[in-house]
Amino acid sequence: MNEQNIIDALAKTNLFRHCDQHVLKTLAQKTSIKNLNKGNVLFVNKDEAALFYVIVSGWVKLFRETLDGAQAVVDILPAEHTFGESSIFENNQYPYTAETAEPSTLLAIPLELLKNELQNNSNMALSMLSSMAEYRKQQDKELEHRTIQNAPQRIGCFLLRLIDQNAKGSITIHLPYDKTLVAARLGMQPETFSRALSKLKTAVGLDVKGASIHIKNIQDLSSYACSACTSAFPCKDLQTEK
Amino acid sequence: MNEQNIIDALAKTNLFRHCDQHVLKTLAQKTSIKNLNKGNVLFVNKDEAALFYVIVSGWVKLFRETLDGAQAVVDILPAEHTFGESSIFENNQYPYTAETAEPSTLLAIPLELLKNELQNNSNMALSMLSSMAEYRKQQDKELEHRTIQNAPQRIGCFLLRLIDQNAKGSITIHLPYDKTLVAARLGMQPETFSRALSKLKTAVGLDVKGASIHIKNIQDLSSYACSACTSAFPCKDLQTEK
DNA sequence: CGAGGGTTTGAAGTGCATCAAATAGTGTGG
DNA sequence: CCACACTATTTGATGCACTTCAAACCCTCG
Repeated sequence: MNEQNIIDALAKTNLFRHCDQHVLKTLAQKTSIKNLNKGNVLFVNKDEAALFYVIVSGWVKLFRETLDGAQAVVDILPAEHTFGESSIFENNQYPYTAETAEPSTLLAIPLELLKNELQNNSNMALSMLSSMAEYRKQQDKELEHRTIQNAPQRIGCFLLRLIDQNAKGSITIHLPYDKTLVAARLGMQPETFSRALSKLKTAVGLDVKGASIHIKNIQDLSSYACSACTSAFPCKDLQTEK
Repeated sequence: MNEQNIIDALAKTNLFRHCDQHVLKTLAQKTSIKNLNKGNVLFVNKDEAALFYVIVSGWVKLFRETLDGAQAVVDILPAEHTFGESSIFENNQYPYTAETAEPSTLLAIPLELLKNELQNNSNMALSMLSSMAEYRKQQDKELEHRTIQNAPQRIGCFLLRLIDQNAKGSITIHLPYDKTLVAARLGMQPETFSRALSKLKTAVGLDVKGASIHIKNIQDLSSYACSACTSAFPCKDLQTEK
């Protein structure tokens, strides 16, 4: 990856979408590139924060743990997302642990640079504001889903969010990471995930072969899953992939 | 309430804490004051947004509903909090319905003013950013709690957040709104709340008389509730009241 | 005093978690 | 290319937590 690649990668994120080239260039010069395997811990909850990250490819799991080992998955982020930048507003402590969930390429950028940019460039603050607002909306929906949707519906909703919004009829998708991890992401046990997926399978017509899932009829799936939601498919603002 | 009262009320919010007096004055001049009873709907989810609100006193419930009437309570906010301002970043649509949960005094302010201020005053953007970051952290914890804590623990955690952080030993508190509403806020049924509260009562020693609850030993309560949480009492960042 | 909402209690059902074990799938070294 | 080791996933059996439906109780307020 050369400097231009980095700049391009930055420009794809919500955070830097509207930034001038020269700002991106400044950032890119201090950026380091990480090619990582699955299961690599980037930082730990409550660590002193010095860097934030941009996901170029792969998936990163954000989570926290209790003393007795229970784990709460905060989110699992795909390419073009950033994480760790919010620690600017959290006394420079990371608010979660971050670990690669799949082999991933990341960019690591000093938080100081972002801080400076926020101070000196009012557009940067607006960008961050809008990117944070969008993220917040998603998390907000997440909480709603935990409240009103049952396990099969949450899985259905998750599948729909993997689909291109314009898709119609039938389509085949691939789970982007382990089923165990999808389960955690949706706040359920692996066993529950497995059973809930078979329930969904018979309810709306799916063919499941390992990580690949063929949806026979998107409409059926969405009317099953979205009936217990306050917004309906295609719920544009909640796409996992942009 | 005169103009100075309004300015003082604005200055207590996270959003405007760091604003100059003259900015607050401009806002105050376009602000209207609402004294409302319980159960008053301020706006409905997906309405076109024109105003945002500041809570001077009382409590406001934010929620969304599905087609079949299921309700997801997003939050219940106390004095000194603002709501509706995020619709700036949501295509000018309110992302939830807002309704007073108790008799309340509110300030209504045109979103346009805030937008302008965001454009012209880079400190405003930073303020909003930091206030949004804090709110996001709280919602994030909320999701964690739904995942790891059971019903009695969630209630315990809720009680602890009503307490002054410096309190030690024993203390009496009053539920700020209906038990039914507390239940909804914590994502459980009223019946579950009632039963979970009695379980908590015997487990950590509470005296419950209607809405007033005497906690015999804060330490016992926090070790009961916070054992299933990734942060421990006093979890400074999660106080309901500031 | 009576009406109506808030709250509690009881009984029964459902969904998810847990524990245990079998099965499938993957990568390794021989 | 196969056997082994290890992990991911599924399946079964059981228990617990929370929900649901129903009814009683309580409290407040007109």
